[in-house]
Amino acid sequence: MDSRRRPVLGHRWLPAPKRKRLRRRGIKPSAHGQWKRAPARASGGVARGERPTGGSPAGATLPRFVGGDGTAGRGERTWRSAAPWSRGGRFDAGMTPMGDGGKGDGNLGGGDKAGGQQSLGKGGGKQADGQKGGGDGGKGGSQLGITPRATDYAAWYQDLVLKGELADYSPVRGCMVVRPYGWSLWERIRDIFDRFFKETGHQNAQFPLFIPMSFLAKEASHVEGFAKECAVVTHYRLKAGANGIEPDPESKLDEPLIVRPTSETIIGAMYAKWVQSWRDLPILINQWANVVRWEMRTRLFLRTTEFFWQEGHTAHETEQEAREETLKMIEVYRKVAEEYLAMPVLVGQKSAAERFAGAVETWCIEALMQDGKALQAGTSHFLGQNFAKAFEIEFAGRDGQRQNAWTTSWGVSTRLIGGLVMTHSDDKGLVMPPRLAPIQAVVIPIWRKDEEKAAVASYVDGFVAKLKAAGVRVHVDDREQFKPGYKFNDWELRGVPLRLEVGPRDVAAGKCVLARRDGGEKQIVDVAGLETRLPELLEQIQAALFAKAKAFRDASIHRARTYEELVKTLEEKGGFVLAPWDGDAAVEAKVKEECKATIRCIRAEDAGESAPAIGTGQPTTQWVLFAKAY
RNA sequence: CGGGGCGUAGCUUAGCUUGGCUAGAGCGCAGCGUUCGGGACGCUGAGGCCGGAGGUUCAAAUCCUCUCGCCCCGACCA
Repeated sequence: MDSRRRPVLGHRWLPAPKRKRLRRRGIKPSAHGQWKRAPARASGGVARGERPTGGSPAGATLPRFVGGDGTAGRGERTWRSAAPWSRGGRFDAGMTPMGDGGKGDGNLGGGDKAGGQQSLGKGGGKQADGQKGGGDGGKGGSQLGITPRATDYAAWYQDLVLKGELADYSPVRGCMVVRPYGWSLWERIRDIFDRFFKETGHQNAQFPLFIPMSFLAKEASHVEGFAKECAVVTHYRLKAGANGIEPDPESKLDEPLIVRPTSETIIGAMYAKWVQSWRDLPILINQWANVVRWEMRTRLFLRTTEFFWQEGHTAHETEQEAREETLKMIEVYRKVAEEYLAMPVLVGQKSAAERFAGAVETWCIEALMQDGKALQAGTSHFLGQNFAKAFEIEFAGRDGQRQNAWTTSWGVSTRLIGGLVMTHSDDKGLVMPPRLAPIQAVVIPIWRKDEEKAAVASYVDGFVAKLKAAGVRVHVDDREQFKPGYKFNDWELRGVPLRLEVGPRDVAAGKCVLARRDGGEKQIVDVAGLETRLPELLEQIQAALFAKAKAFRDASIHRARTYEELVKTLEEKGGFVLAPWDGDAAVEAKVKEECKATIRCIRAEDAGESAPAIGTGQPTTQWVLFAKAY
């Protein structure tokens, strides 16, 4: 096929590995470019690769058919349960090149940033590689292939998500694949919220993925907000065309559909149909769904083109009721964020500029990441009658008058997972708060001999059953291809809160080694009573994580009295900066332009002391929180 | 969309400036053996024709043109 381009060197048709293999067996290309066996040299000279050792003798003749039965021998798994998440490729590279490369010149992250998706590993190694073959034997310290936070926070985050197997990039630009471990985390978050939603009277339902394009236009500011990032469906059929397959022009839709970026419009249209009387209200519906917003720049979990979320949509008879709903749900968000994700948040309102497109008021929970940037972790909108008017959600009131309903909407997304990662994790990997951790405790059995293995196994079985009965999510890592040390690091990377190391010595003593992921301290404890001890310890860890994050957050709230001070503080210290602001949008815009910081949240409790507002100098009692944000 | 950078094995990459020996390596993967309390080791093996298409040339991973994709920086956002 290729031959026209390589008419001469016939042997080059073979793939390189194949050539290499043949070469090893002493077969070389002849002058005519054909492969043939080299004449055995001297006396029965054994060509390389034909070594008559164990395994397969005649290497050249029956190459790689061995092992056909190789699987049989290892079928005998005894107390086995597959890891709850099949992990495909182990985490790979990264750990390698850094190991020796970094040593050569003691550099650290001197590497170019360019790598992006695989930025790590590029770091050291490279330039000094003249000595390739040599290597330096030594294991490059404790490099786990995770970029340290101090070196490059964004790369660190990416390493954790990828190597912790929470998510992976997909072939679709900007869209991620949430892997089983990441999804199990989301399922836990989802279930917790879902329970609270139901407790507050909401029901789940499901609305279409597609929305008629015209719907979007019905609410003026809503279009403005979303028009720029909508995926549009224009055809419903493909056909073979000049350049392969293409949309069939005959199948063009009369009215294009958009893929929902959010569902206010289509839900509004349905509510209009369902609401006739005040007796039909309130309508309290939530949907768990995926939405699409065509983002320019994406980051795993934090901003992807498609993301997974929950959107609650309610319609009420009165303004007050709708306002109460808005606040009730932001409180649910606060509660779950703080009590389950152990992620402290500030609760407040958005400025007009930051408000949801179409909302009258937007309330938010705002978290702070370890790098000093804020993260909007959830929003609840009081939509007034904007959508009710646009979609004619009308009803006959108690007084017989026809009127518009008052609506709200509120949502949290898989972005919370990004927040979770950036709130607690460290240079060794993820750190999961126990209430959320898919696995709360992992057991690492240790043995040398088969008798030990059996003894350890039954010992472990004994207490693991009790732990499970006590409601602890425990997993036994009995993989035989990895040594204990490897497993320690592996589970630390995954953020499992507790690790139990159990070896022959422990079996004899009725003990085990208990290690905490946060802090990392180890202690030897009695196995008896673990089922009461672990749940307590898990709660302590939960509390400790929250306390630590909160202390950091609180220490990261600064004050500024003037515009200059605000800018300086944002640049030098990061975090939240509280400053007097009188509502002037121009000043807000100026801050945004100058230092990429926005008003994250306006809290009633920050109001107080009267001061000249930044920018305008007008006296104001309103103090607002600025920050750079994700 | 504007500005930069990068595409060589599953991953990280060497080679490209100055075309030519068989495209090297580390990790990972498979088999066997020894190991197993903080990422073990040995041996053997599998796996690339260099993002794609043209062109120049006796000869292209390497030079030229086009193209596709990805990453970074900016404008937008949960």
